[in-house]
Amino acid sequence: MSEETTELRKAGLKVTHPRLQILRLLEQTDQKHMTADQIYRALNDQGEDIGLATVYRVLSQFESAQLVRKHMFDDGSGRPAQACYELDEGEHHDHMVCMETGEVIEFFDEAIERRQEEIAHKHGYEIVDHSLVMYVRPRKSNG
Amino acid sequence: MSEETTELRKAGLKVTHPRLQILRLLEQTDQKHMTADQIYRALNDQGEDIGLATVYRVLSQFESAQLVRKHMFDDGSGRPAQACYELDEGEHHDHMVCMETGEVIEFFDEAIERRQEEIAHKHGYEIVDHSLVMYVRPRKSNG
DNA sequence: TTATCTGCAAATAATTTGCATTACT
DNA sequence: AGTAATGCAAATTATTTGCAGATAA
Repeated sequence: MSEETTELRKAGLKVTHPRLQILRLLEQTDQKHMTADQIYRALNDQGEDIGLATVYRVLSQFESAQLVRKHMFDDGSGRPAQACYELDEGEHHDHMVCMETGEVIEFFDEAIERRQEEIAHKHGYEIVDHSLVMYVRPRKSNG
Repeated sequence: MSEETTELRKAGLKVTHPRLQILRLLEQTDQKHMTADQIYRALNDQGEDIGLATVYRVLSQFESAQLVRKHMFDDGSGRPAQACYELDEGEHHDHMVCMETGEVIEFFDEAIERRQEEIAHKHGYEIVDHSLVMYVRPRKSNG
């Protein structure tokens, strides 16, 4: 029995073919962040016959089960916003999106995290979740 | 000639009734952040006959003209994401969204801003734009 | 005047849902 | 076997667009 099978069981999800394929794809792809449509195409390209609706349904179940994390990168460039998904590996991190290549870089900064807590606290709140996205471009070597 | 008229002229936009109304509403409302639909309703409720398509068109022109800023608060609660708009007063700030009341609190933190620059720099990038949203809930007094 | 703007209705795009069928356990 | 999951197509939602008529400069 595969490792993914166990993961699905632990999440309380019945082990079906589409769920296994989607989970495996997300684990194996070099592109950590994928949209529902990219996942749909990737699977169909490798011969799987899985519907787009199923991809959306499974991703949202995975999200509830904390197997996956959903992001809305609004690249500011006016394009229609599309959700993208990545495996939830437990440790939180923030994102940098390169506006030229579309590349997504992950980072984590203790100082920023702590500061956020302090700010929420000061205003009488506690943080439930947060999202920090920096839209960046490669830096000119001379500058 | 009203102040808003001047603002529109400066932005290179023809001064039309819908544009004036939308700009004034955003300046006068106590609710700094409004969705296109909220703006549409608010104006129609006060007797203006302005189409929703026009509201969208004007908002996107305002955004290009830097009169307005657009946000996608994905409150994590699974509701469909809707853009919301606020007047662009020049100085940048980040947001806290209360998950219980929907209230939007603005804040600015020099330390976080600086840290972001450093991180982007360290990775070989420069920041074009960024978005930090904290989803929060009122803090229990005892805790 | 005359190009630009507006309102309406129809078009898109991303995502969701209804339902008959299929697949886990 | 029996319930839950899937695929397809139709429905929704937010937003955009085409076009004929209205309007600002």
